[in-house]
Amino acid sequence: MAAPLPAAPGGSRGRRPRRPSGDDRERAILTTAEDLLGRRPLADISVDDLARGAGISRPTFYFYFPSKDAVVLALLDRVVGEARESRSAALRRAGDDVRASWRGALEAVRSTFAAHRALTSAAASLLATSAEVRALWAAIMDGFVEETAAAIEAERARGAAPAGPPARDLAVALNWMNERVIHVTYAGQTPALAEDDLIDVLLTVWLRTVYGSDIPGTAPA
Amino acid sequence: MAAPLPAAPGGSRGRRPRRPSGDDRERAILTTAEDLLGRRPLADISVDDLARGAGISRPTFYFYFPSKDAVVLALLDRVVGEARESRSAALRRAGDDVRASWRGALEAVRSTFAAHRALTSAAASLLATSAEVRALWAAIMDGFVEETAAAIEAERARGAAPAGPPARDLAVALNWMNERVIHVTYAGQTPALAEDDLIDVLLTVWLRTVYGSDIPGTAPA
DNA sequence: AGACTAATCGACACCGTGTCGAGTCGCTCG
DNA sequence: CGAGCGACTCGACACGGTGTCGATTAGTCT
Repeated sequence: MAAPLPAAPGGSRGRRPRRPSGDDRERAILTTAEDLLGRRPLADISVDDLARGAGISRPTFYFYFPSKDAVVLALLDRVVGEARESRSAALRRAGDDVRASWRGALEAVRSTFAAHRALTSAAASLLATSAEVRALWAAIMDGFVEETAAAIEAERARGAAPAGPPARDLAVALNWMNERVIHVTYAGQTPALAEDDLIDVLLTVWLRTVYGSDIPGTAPA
Repeated sequence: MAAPLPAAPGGSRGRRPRRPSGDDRERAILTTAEDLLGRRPLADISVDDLARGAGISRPTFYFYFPSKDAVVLALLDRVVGEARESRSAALRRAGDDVRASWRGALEAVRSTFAAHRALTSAAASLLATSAEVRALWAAIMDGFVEETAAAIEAERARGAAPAGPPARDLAVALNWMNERVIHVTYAGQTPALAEDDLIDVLLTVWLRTVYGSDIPGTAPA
């Protein structure tokens, strides 16, 4: 995971504070951020809050992170890796039960998001303002799309799925659908799905899109 | 110096009041906002920019709008109405060609978004911070979902569409998919679809979801 | 011990927001 | 006509947040 993590001055990441727990500070900032995000939206958290929470002064905060956003980015980086890995694993753990394999991929992403609702909301709000967050998000979505497209193509190749639009295009649509539906559902917005129905509904759309025909019955006279 | 945007609204009609009327000012603020949003993101536009663009001072701005967000909300309100209406019309203009009817609904939303990319991006960034914008957005999505669910149920009732998850649940997923895919595509983010393929891909997913079966072929031994 | 470096923070400059109070303008009514 | 009113305007200010600079301390390394 080589994302633009916060490095203080020089390029390489070598800072190893010996005595007074300098690296602890970084961790303290991170956990403070996670904690505060659970209580109020990112916009209502100032650098000062983060600093005080970590037991340091505001200027000192800037020794560790270039900005508030960078903290969220660092947090996000971890979670994104988690999601990616757990999803790939689920997809690889396919076996012969195709349906279970798709379900596993959906479930992997869902559970990761669910475990980090607060962070996810913060990320969503940065999506609009931070190019770095946008890049990170694009990267993970790209990975999902790539993987999904490959799976669709494999299914088409073995004759299980019908032809249609480019696999990648379907994958783009399906993965963004997931992103949004999962997000609104866990962020408590509307219109959303019930948390318990989430996976079933998404899975239905995925399966019908990948395997289903798109020829509607003609209208009755 | 500050050059007020639309100084003389036209008329060969004589004798406007020396001072431009309040309505003119309000309109000037709105058009300034629209104009500036075409050049830079909302976050880079200050109340002062809006005020100067409209030829008034910053405090005067607050006479017309309570905040920068309220301006975007006002703009958004118009566009949302437009989208809603044009989509309902398309859906009502159905006729017996079911496929064309679905396509029309998709196209209606697409073209409205496309005609107001800048505003849409601004709205997206406020989604995180403004409860009013969130409410407005939720309202329009709710309307879409309601309409979509009714259409799906009608198709099921006449035997054209198979049973499955509640129509409303499918409608939620499909409409959020549209929202997101259209947004990333027109905002130039990734992964996105080509603008020309947008409708075809979305339509495929919609049709397969509404009319298709979700039973994948079993894997070969 | 002297030198060097990571870490720390007080103080400051800056920017954007929102409000207050003191006006101005043009209209209407007695 | 001129007094009064309500719509409108803006200079000045208070506030809260950001990011930076320079001085200072505390440990580490010859």
